[in-house]
Amino acid sequence: MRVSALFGTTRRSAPGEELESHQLLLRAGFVQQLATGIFSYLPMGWRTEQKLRRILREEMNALGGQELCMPVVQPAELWQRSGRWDHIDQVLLRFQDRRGRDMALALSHEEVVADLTAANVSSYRDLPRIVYHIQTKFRDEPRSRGGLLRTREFTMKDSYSLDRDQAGLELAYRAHFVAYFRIAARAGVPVVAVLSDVGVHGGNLAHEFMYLTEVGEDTLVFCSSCGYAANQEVAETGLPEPESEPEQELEEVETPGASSVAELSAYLQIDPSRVAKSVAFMAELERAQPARLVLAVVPGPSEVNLAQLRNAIGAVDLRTATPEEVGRGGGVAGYMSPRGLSADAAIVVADELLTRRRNLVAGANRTGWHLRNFNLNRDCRVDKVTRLAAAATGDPCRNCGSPLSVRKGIEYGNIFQLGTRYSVTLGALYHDEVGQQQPVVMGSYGIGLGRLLACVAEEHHDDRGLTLPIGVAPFEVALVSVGQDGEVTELAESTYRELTEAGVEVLFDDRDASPGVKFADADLRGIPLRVTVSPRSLKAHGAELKRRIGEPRTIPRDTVLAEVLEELGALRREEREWVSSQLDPVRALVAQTFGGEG
RNA sequence: CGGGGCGUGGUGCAGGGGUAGCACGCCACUUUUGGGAAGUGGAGGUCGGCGGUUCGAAUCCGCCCGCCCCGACCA
Repeated sequence: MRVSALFGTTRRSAPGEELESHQLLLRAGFVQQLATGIFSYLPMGWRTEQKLRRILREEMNALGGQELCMPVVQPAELWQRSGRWDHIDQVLLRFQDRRGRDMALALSHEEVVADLTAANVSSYRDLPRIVYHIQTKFRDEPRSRGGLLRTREFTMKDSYSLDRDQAGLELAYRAHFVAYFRIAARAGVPVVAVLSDVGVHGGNLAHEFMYLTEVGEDTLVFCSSCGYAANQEVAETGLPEPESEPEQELEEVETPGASSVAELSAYLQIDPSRVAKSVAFMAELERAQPARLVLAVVPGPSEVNLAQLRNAIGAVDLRTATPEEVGRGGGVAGYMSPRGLSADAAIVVADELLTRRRNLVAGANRTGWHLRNFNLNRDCRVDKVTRLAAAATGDPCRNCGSPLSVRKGIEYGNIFQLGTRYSVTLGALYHDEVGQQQPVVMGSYGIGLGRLLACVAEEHHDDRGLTLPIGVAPFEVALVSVGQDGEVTELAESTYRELTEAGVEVLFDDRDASPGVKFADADLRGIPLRVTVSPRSLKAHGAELKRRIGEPRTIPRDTVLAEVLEELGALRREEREWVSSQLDPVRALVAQTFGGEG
């Protein structure tokens, strides 16, 4: 490809408020935004995307996946049968066709897979199978952000395993678990696996694969001692032994102006962890039903784990309550507690940790007053006890008690043991050996391509631009000619021909532009190897070879092809070594996670 | 959905009641050619939309639309 013929320009600047790695993708002409959360891929970005797709196909085929393609536009009926038409609120984009028929844009493809399975699988002899496609999804996110990190339209590699039973599902799940490490590593992105929320799918097990970075929007909890790793949404911490001190008499104490945990603990000169903090939410327990007041009671310093709270009460929708709503339920914002609240007024969910503590401080539901010697089991009504406090740095690990650490990450992929939910509702059944009809056991596994590209850019850039791995860079070699000297042009042209004929992917900057411009563009685009032909290099009887990250050296003109091929080989070799270094620990991890041989 | 910010040539931005500006990019010519060259000349904008105030609106007011950031949310 000649730069003089390329569609898509580089830019000197991008909007300043965007994420830095995303600014580079914009400036390098990889992607361009059309609307909120909706992007075009320009030829540069599309080439990289194609390379990511190739990696995905190779790895999915390697575990026995069969590629197919399912539609993005789908009839509502399918979604009504699975129940998701009603259970998913605004994220599912709905519209009508010309006949007024309800339609939806696919936000994933479980329904269609189950529908296809119903029609194409009838016997245990037809199982197991793994199918996948790389296809557009649309999720009308309330808020896109971070460039490609969270978009509304995106491409996903989603695969689906079809098995006779749970044991088969576990094999497919394990295969994907390994493949997802391989795929990320081949794309040049280091990832970790964390336990994740199974959500309303109600499956048995789910993992997310995370690229650790401060700009990530997921919060993750790790134990460096035993290896426990979980999304904060599902992270559990160790519980202390119940306190044994006798329960003392409940008393009201005046605490003027102390409406926050910090103020309260300072005023009473107690540790914040001695406070039973009540946080008020409004929860819709069923779609389109009036929201109910929910009190989440957690230790003073803790945040409420919203996913746990949602799961605990089966909420369809959950939001923080306004002071008025708290008041209507009989509470007093800032001085709130479950004390004295009727079952009609509020649903009370308490952190299990607090049931093991004695003589805490809680709100008195009276402005300016709190309660001392508050004992959760004795002094109020509790509807549900669960682990509600979000795991925080230093909390004890549930497995080994060591202090946990908390980090941020980007979810690049997830894997899900679905079970039989979709096969039952959509009739994906098979006959077993004795002629009994059984529901197919399903798993689903997703990787977002745009997000993967964002992770690649985030991991591989410097102050001059992208520094892409050779496995995903849009071109392998940037060929730069300096000046318009006849001999320079001649050597550059012949080098371009020679490399291209040898199958090397070359981006030849043949423009009549100054060297600085050409170097800057090659750097910005992140092309891993650069060949420069210039009057200066000709004086040394050849061309200059330089890695994107590395020092230049001169090579004789009649060895350019050989030198380039060797350097490309070296780059590939180094990347393979890096990939295997990433995969080394995975075998042990698999054994630890699933048991048996890795 | 709440809070904040922004919308002005292709890109990034300034201007903030008197008729549109800078840098980069683009076109032409000349001189240049190892880290975003220089000169000369040029093209390019109904200032997001609609309505209002005013002698006069990019500028003030109202409504709407779009985009970004924080939060809620994120099957």
